[in-house]
Amino acid sequence: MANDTASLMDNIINLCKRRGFVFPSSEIYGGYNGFFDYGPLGVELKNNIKQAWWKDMVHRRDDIAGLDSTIIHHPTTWKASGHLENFTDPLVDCKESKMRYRADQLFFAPVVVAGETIGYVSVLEDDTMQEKAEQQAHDLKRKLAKQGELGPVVLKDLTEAAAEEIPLIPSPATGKPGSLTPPRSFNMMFQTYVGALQDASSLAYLRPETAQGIFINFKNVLDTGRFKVPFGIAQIGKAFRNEINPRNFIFRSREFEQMEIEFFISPEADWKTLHTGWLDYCMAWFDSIGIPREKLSLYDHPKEKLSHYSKGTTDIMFEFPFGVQELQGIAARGNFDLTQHGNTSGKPFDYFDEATKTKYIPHVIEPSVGVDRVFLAVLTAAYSEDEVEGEKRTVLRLHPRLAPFKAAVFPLVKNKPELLARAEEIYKKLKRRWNVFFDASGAIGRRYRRQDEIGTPYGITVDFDTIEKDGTVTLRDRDTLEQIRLSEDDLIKFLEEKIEG
RNA sequence: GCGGGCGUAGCUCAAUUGGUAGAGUACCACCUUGCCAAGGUGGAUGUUGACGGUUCGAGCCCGUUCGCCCGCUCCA
Repeated sequence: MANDTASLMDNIINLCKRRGFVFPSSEIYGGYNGFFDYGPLGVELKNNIKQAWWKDMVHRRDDIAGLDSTIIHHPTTWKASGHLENFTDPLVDCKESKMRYRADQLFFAPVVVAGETIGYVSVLEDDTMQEKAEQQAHDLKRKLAKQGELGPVVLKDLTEAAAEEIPLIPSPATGKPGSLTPPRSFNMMFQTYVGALQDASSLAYLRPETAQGIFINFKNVLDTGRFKVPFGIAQIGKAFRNEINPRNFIFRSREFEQMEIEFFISPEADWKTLHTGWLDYCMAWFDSIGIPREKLSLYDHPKEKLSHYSKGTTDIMFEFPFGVQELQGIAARGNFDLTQHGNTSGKPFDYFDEATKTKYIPHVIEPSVGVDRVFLAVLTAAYSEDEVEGEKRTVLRLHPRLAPFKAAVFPLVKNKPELLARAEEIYKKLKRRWNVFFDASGAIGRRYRRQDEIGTPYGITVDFDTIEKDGTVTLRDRDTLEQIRLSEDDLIKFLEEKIEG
């Protein structure tokens, strides 16, 4: 049984590979770190997740419209959004302790005594770093037995250090200078060139989030759709981040897919209540596709760690096999993005509110979720092993809405032409509406088990009663193993209710 | 990017001091099979992750590289 977390994750990765859900990308060339391909069953599951989301977020609501923007936007988009400046992490390594620091969180100062620089001190960013640095400066002065007045300790972060200063700055880990590397920049946006010339003027970026495509189309959607605030724009699409260290299978990859909504509200609106409303709505949605509430939790980002644009962010966390991690972020973004794009483009995004006769730039609530993370969460929640008549059984308890195959049709045995013909007939009929599977080879029990492992919720078996007596078939439930007999009409009604209801 | 571990058939793993790869399972075909991985017969499958070196000879030793896992770091 998969009782320890490592083997549960291994089992899921293994099943994904073996049954064609997820492959390492470019596997014949040795794989490519941070990229994954979705196989025949994976693409079905992934599409079903996206379709369920689209249906519940867009089609079943009156106040949300869809959008599909390009992956490459005008490069100025990223200047306005702040990503060009803020989506870069300058990092510094200590070669001795092997510790890694963010250069903008590691501060240093020269220690000046009587006008002469006698050495350097370094501290990690926190509330008391100035005091700590001054204490270190005093200690250094005493240690070197220098006479004279200690100059003011002026802290700067490592990104401002001159090249010749780096070897003199002590590592916070060892307290000794000489082991820090110069800050190296890890820009997380993938770059490319648009057009024939590869120079600075043609530099462009693959989007690191789908959100900006929504913001830059705000006015287009507003002008054509007769929408009134509050309303939202939803988008599903690929996003790219050059992660330093992709980890945990498809959880953090370099090419991934997002489902994002920007829900525009009045600046006067009670954003906290709306924010909470979205949290509840999204939690309920997860529950409806088979991600149980007991595996979900909330995490409020501490105020001081919020991104430049955010008034408040709450993550919906999921208990993955490798730990509790973010599944969805729900941010109150204020009107930072619309304001920025308005100012930068010179086309202000003022909205005239007929109800209050006021003009304003709307604020947003942004529920943003990764398709691949939902995919992994769904698999984690669905994966189970049990025992049937003494034999171990692997079963994916996927919600019928998400299951790659909705049902599998079997003739009880395959050497009776009448059984085979009738089963094929039912299969073809069902296939017009749903993705169903047909299998005639091997013992019936084995065929059930094969479908259990890929999450097919129903097995439909054509037996001798079907062709000789009343025309009913048996319908076998994946989770309970129970069988009922249904006429063909009742079968269709049953599937309709379970899959679409 | 650093440290540690690992890489052999689709999967799980063997292969003696270095002597040019094998099992189980899965898969395909046929036979058998009246409801939960039954049985029989036959079949296909590998540049041992890649490249280079040492050697008469490398899955095994050495180097490089790619990938995976764990820890650190990162994750607006």
